[in-house]
Amino acid sequence: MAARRSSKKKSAKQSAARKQPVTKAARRQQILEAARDVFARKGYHQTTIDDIVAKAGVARGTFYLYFEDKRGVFAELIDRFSSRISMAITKIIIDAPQRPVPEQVRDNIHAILTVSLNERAMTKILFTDATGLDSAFDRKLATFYDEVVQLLSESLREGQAIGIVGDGEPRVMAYLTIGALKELLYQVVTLGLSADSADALTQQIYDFISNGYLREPPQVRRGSSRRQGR
Amino acid sequence: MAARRSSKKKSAKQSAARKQPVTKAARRQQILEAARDVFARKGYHQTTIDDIVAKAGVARGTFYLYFEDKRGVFAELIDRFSSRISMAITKIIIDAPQRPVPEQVRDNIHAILTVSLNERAMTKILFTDATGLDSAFDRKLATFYDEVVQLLSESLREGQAIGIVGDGEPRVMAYLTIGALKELLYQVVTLGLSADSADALTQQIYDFISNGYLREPPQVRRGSSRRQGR
DNA sequence: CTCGCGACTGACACGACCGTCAGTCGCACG
DNA sequence: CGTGCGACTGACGGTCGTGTCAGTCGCGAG
Repeated sequence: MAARRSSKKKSAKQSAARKQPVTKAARRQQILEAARDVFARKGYHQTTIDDIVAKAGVARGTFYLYFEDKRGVFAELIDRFSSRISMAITKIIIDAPQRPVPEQVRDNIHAILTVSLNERAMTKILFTDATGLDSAFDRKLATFYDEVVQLLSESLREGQAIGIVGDGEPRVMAYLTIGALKELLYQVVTLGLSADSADALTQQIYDFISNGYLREPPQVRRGSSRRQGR
Repeated sequence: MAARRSSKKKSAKQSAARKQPVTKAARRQQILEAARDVFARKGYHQTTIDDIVAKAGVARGTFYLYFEDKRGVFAELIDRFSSRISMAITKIIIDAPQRPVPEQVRDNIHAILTVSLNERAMTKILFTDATGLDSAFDRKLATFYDEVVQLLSESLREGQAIGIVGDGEPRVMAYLTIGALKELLYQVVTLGLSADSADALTQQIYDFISNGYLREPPQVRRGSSRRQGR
């Protein structure tokens, strides 16, 4: 299927574009996309090289022309995706010139949500299969993850210093926040919500980290535990 | 599977303790524990039956006397653990006779944390390997997970009705909450925090879902966005 | 003592998947 | 033309883990 047969137009001299049927980059991309789709459907471990090449419509040997092995494609997929996520995040500037912090926070949430919704397959793969493959790979992933945690922790610490972030261990808060976000992303992608629910979800996530949701019961006097606001 | 071979009560005399070396139940337990430890160390997919039997100190064939296959042990481990978690959760009673809701919430958080800290290996396994094995297994796990989500969603909805839970889609709030908790459990177990940090962590999680952490900047007039409390 | 039985063993046959490599194909260049 | 080259192919040998099953062992009953 999808056999890229036949000759295309060959540009006389251009060596770069001489091979028309598909350039190396295009073939690579083709395999990458096939792999992504199969991974998303069957999961990493259920997937064999044969599955991938069948989906891509190339021969087994061709796969090995472009990638080391199954781990190789997988790693590249995760790399690309995680860098798209990284790209979507912008560091919070405390002394806001024009942009109030809440808006920056909301923008970040919205951006991440958007990337995930545009790359549902990858989002699912990242949360379902990316962990527990190989200790080397795990470590690499943990590094990326730690960077995000680190970044958020720093921001929280700074926020605490100027009083716009409540008390608590920043690192713990970072875990809680990221965990909440991860879970929501996964569910949204899995349940197949439409991409335009991003705005409403952004608001809801923002409200959550902003105010939580548990309220003191109205009739009970609120003196019992003195922890509150600040 | 689950060969409920005769034996059982039938013994005229004292058959139960006749086989001294190990009873059937004990051997089963022995294999389960070996499997748990190996899974936690190498991950489910890296683990072979040989690894498990080596750790348990029995022969390959013996394993198959007690379990269907690797999936079988794994499923049983997850079953036991998830039911311990379920057991730890108690439904929130709104019209508190004596126990205020916040206390019930805290108790639940604390109980779950305690189970996880007492079963680090299982906690790690659950979050690292339990997903993406097999579509049948995935569905079973999703069912358990959905029950928890369902329970929490209901409680949140009830809470909203009497004004102790803020606005928002209960299901989304449930995902955010559970995600936050999951992530923290995983990190706590992985990083190897001591079990006596449970109290402090409980408080921090409670504060998070209770108040969030983002505060309006002090100097800025708080009227800019009218969403607030409610 | 010997028989029977249940628990246990581990060598073996099997199948799945992997990575390779000798060979095909089409094209541009001399 | 024919030659060289780069892209591609797919059959093949090799590895690894699985599940089985014929056989051993210990012990209590007859």
